[in-house]
Amino acid sequence: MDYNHRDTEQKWQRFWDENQTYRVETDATRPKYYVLDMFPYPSGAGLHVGHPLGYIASDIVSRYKRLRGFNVLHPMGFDSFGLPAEQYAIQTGQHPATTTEVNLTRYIEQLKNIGFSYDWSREVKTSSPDYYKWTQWVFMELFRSWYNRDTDRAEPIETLIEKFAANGTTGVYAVCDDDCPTFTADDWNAKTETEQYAITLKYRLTYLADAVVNFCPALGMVLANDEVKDGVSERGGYPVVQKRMRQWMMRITAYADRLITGLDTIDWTDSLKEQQRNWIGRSVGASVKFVATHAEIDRLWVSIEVFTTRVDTIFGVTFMVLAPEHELVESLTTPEQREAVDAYVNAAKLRPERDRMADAKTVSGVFTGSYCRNPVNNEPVPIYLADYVLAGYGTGAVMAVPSGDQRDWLFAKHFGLPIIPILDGQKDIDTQADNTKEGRYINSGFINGLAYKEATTALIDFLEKRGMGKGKVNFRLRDAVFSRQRYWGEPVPVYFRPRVDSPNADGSVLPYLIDEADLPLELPAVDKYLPTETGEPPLGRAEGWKYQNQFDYELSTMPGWAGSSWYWYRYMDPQNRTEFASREAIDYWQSVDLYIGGTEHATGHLLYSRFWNKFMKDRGYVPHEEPFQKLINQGMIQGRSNFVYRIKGTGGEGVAPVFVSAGRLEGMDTTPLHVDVNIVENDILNIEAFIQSRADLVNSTDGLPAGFLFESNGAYLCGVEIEKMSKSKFNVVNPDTIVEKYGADVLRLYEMFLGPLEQAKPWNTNGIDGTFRFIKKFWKLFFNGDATSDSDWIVTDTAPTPAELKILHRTIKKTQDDIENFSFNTSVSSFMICVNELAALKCSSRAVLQDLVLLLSPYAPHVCEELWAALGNEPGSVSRATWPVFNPVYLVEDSFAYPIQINGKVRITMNFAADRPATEIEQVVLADETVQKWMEGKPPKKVVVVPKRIVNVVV
RNA sequence: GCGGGCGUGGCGAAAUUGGUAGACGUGCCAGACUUAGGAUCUGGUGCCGCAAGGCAUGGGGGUUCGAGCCCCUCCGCCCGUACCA
Repeated sequence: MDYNHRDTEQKWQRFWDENQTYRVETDATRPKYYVLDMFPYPSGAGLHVGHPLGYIASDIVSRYKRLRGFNVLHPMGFDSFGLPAEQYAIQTGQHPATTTEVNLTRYIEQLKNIGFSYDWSREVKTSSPDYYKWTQWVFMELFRSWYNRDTDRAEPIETLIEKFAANGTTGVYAVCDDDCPTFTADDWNAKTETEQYAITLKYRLTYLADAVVNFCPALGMVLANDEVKDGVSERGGYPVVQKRMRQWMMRITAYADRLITGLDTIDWTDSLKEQQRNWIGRSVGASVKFVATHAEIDRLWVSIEVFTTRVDTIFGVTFMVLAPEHELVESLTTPEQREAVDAYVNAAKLRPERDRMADAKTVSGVFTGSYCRNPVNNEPVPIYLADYVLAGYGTGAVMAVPSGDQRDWLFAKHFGLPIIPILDGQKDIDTQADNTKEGRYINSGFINGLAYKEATTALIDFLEKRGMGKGKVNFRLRDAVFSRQRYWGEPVPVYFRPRVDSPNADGSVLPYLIDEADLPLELPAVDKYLPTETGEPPLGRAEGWKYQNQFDYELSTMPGWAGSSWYWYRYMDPQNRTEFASREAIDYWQSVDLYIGGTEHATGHLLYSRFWNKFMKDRGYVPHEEPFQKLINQGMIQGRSNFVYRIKGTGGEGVAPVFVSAGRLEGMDTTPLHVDVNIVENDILNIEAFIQSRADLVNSTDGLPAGFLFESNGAYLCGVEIEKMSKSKFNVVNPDTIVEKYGADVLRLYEMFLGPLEQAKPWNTNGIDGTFRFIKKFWKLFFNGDATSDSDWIVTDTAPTPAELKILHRTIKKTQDDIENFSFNTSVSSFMICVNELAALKCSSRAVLQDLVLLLSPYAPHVCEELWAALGNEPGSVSRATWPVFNPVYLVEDSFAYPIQINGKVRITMNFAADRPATEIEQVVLADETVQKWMEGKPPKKVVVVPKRIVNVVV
C-alpha cells in the first residue's frame, strides 16, 4: 500500500471535525496549558504560505503538550474589523459584514486544510455583536475608573467621588487632565450633580480631549501615530495632515511605569522588550525653569520649562531651542526678528513631518531676539527655534549644551555660538561634542571639581530650593487616541446630553454611558460608508439612530486594536451571555502560556493588550498582571521572485521578443520581468507553461512568437530576488497548492525545516521533495509497498534490538528538547536520520515504531493518525496518547573521546552525549602508553569516568 | 545618527553554547534498476592538490592547550526607530 496523502488527510480532517477531537473543557484534574496564535485579519487575498508558519509551530507545541498530559487550550479566531473591508464597501456598497464573512469562510477552509488542532467551537470574531458587546463593556469600565497613584492602580470612580466629598482634592493623587481644578470638600458638595460629573470626566481612564491628530483627508479619518508610516497612512498610503479634533483618549500613560517593570516578569525576547521600553521611553532627569527676559524691556517676563537628562551640564548651556510650534514663540519674538521667525515657523508647518525628520544633516533655526536667564548663574541665554526640537516630547524646549550634545554642537557651530567645556574628561570638543560623564566639572560654578553623581544631586537640590526646577521622570509614551471616524468598528457606547440642570448651563453637552442593559450597541445600517456631507463620521448617516429616541450617540467607532486587546479571555468562555468570561473559566485558564506572532505588533497590539490586562487586573476581573507569559516571534516569510530577461527593443511591433537565460546576461541590455514562481522549478523556467500563461509577453505586439537564449544545458534559468510576497510580483505561493501536491504533513514539516522559527526567510519550494521523501520512507517502515501480497503490513511484535532502542531514545530526547526550545528545524532533521537508520536496520518492532509515531504526530498529525490506527489503536486517539518516556540508559555508549597533541603533550578530551549534562565535559591526562596505543588507533575498551578525573582505563 | 540582529559549501542550514566545522535536506557528479525518468536505490561532493598534504566559518588582530562561538577593530547586509534633549 502506497501512501496517499489526499485520501488520508481528508479522512482524518473529517474525522477530527465530526468527532470534535480537539474540543477542550475546563478540567481541574489536569494541568492547563494555553497556546495562542495572534489571530489574523481575514483579508480578501486569503492565506499565503507565510501565514501558517507560526500556526504550525504553536500547533506542534499544543499537540506535544497534550501528549505530555496537559489540558491544552488552543483556539483560533478573527480580528474582523478593519479598513480593507470598509474600503471595499465604499467601492461596492456591499456591507463589510458580508465581505468579511466570505473572507473568513475561506480562511477557515484553508486553516482546516493544514490540520491544525484548534477547538473551533471557541472561534471568536471581533465584529460579532456577541463579542463586541464585551469590548464596549471594557470601554465602559475604563470610563467608570480613575487611576489612584497612592495605591498605584485603577479604582472605581466612586472612590474618587468619596474622597472629593470628604476632603476635596486634598490628598488625592490621581492621573488626570492638565487643567484639573483644586477644591475643598465644601466646594465639591456645593456643586450640582452635573458639575460634579463634569469634573470627574477629567479623571476617568477614557476621556474626551482636543488632540492634534493625524487626519487623513483621503480616508476621511483619524489615524493613530503607529498607524502612520513615513507621514502617510499605513493602509493606502495617503497623505496625513495635523488637525485638532475632539477625540476619545485612553490614559495608557497612567500605566507607563508598570508597563516597563512588568517586562521583567515575562519571558519575551530581549529585543522585543527593548522595543517596548524605548516606545514608553522612560527617562530620568530634571525639569528646569529658565526665566525669559524680553530683549528690549529687559525685565523678568515668563518662564520656559525644559526637561533634561543631563542637568549636570547646565553650566555649559549657551543657548536654548524651542520647537517652532511652542506656545511661547509668538510672545518671545522681537519685532526685528518677527519676519524671520514667521518665515521659519511657516516653513516648518508646511514641511511635512516626514521631511523634517528625514533631514538630520541640515542645520536650520532662527533667533527669536529674546533671552532667558540660566537659573544657576543668571547668565543670559539666547532663545532660538529649530525643528530638531519636537513639540510633542518633554516640554518642547531644550537647554542646549554644545560641548556635550552633537546636535547642539552642530547648531552652535552653524550660528557661531560659544561652546563651553564643562568636564575635564571631555576631549576634542573643537571638532565634535563629547557626551561623557567621566571626569570633574570645570567652568561650572559651585559644582566645579565634583563628579557626575554628586553634581547632579547638588544641582537638583539647588534648583528645588529656589523653586526653579526638580527631579523628574519623563515618558515618551503618550495617551492613545481611541476614536476612529469610520464605520467598520465597534460603536462607542456613549451618548451626549445637553447641560440643562446646572446654574452654568450653557447648552454644551456632556458624554454619558448608555445603560449597560442596552449592550451591545449594534452598528446601525447606513446608506453609504463615507463621512457625511457635514464631515461627520459614517455613523452620522444612520437614520433615526438616537439613544432613547432623543440623545445623539457618539458617532466615531473604536480603533482596530480595541477588539484584540482582550480577546484571549473570550476564548476561555466564548458563548457566555452574561460575562466576558466566567470567573470559573478565567480561574482555570489564567493567562496565555505561549503566544506566537509577528514582531510588527511590538508597540501596538502587544502594548495595548498589556495595558488593558493590567486595568482588568486592577479591577479584579482577571488574576494576572501580564497576559502573555511567553512570547515567540516568528520570522516573516518573504517572497522569492523569479525573473525572465527580455532584450531591450524586442517584443514590440514587428520584433519578436527575445528572452535571455540568467547565466548569459553578460553584455546584454535587458529588462527584467516578473514571472509566476509557480511555473518555475529550481529556478528553471517551464517554457511551455510560460508561453501558455503569458501570451502578453511571449509574443510581439503583432503576434511574432518569442525566442529564447538558453544555458548550455538547454534550460532557461530565471533570476531571483527576495521581495515581499504579493500578487503584483507573481511570487505568492498558496498553501492549498502545496497541500494538494505534497500534503499538509509535508507542508508542516517543510515550513519547520526551512530554518529557525524566529528568523526571517524567503519562501523557496526547492527542497520540499526531501520532506516528501521522508514521509514516504516513514510510511515504508510500516508498509513495504508490495502490491502482489494480500497485506504488505510489515510491523511485527519482535523485541527491539539495542541498536533500535538507542536510535529511538536519542530521537525522543532530541524531539522533546527541540520542542521545549522551539528549535523545530533540527527536530525534523533528527526524524530523517532516525527513519533512515531504522530502515537500514530493517526495524519492524511494534514497540519502536509505535513510539516513533507519537514523536512525529505533533509535526505530521494526519499520517501519524493513520498509522496509529493501523497499529491497532483506537482510531483518532493519537492526541490522547502518552508521550514516550526517555530512558538515558540506551544512550550511555554514545560518549566518545579523542586524543589531541598539544605542545608535545597529549591530552584526551572526553565528551558525553545527551545523557550527561555539558558541565561534565572532561579534560584529562592519561598514561603515555595508553595514549600512544590510542593514537595508533587502538582506543581503550572502556573508560570509566567521574567528573573531573579518570578512575580507570582498560586497554 | 541611535538601538537590535546577522555574516559558515552552489543553496536552506547544523555545530551538544569554548572541544572532531559543514549534521540533515537540496542541488550537482557517478553508478544500479528501467522503453523511459521530475520514480526508487547505492556511492561521491567545502576549496587547492595526482598524492602526501595544505587552506577554510566576511577582513585583520587578541585571549586560550584549543575560537564559527569570547574580546578589540574594520567591512558588508538586514530589521526597528526617527533629531527623545
